[in-house]
Amino acid sequence: MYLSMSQPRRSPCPVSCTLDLIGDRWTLLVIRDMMFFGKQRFEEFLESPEGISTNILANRLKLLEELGLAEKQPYSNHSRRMNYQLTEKGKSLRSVLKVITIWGLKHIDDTQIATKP
Amino acid sequence: MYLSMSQPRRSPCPVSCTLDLIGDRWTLLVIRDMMFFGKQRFEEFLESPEGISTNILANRLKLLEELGLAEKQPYSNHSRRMNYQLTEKGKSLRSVLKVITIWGLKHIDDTQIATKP
DNA sequence: CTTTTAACTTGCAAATTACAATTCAATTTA
DNA sequence: TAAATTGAATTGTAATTTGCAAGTTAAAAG
Repeated sequence: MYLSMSQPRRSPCPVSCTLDLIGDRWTLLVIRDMMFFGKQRFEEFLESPEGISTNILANRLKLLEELGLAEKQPYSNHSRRMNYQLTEKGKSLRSVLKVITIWGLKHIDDTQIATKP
Repeated sequence: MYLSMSQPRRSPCPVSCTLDLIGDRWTLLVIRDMMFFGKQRFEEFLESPEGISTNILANRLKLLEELGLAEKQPYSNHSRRMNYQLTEKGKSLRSVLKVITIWGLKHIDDTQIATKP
């Protein structure tokens, strides 16, 4: 996948470099779920209405870790259950998500911010 | 391609809907070239350092038209030469590009805004 | 009238995605 | 404590998308 640090960047442009990290259909949705809905577990991300599949979710969570945007910790000792949380760097994407949200609400019909279930 | 109005949206979320339109590696770069570098012609977009290929560029320009974000006009009468320009809706993405630029400059090493050649 | 240019289009291999099924250890239930 | 369930994946595979090279077509230039 291109969303990786091992790939050479396409150019030094901050836009293209940012798109190399989060320019796809799913990554920002996982970050949205963590940032706005407080989701932390694999199963919680799967519940989002967009219907991400398990292999894509596992891949994106791993990439977010590699990029230093999120980190996972075991829920408890010796547990296979994991908690995923945004790092400070991940949280810094709030401004990006906010602008995208505002743009979508204004320019795409019938969009709305989900209410927590 | 998912970046199309004919596909059903994944959810009413403004983030997911916006990503359905511009959530890929190339679309925002074409918009960047029009918005910040005043590029208008097919050949000009090809010159950008990221190296978009002709089929992807043709596809993205068509999609931008279909989405009402850009429009093309013949350079002169009966000319095959085309000028692509952002619509008002396309120009409204300036805020999104700006935030992404700022985020990239701050959080990704050795990024810089290109100087016009 | 021949060559060059601009904007595509086509073909095809490689990479990525979507979807379903399976795994496997830990936890919960009976 | 044996059986069932849960959480977090992994695997398989078909469909879609990408990347690259080559070809096309009409207008413009020489």
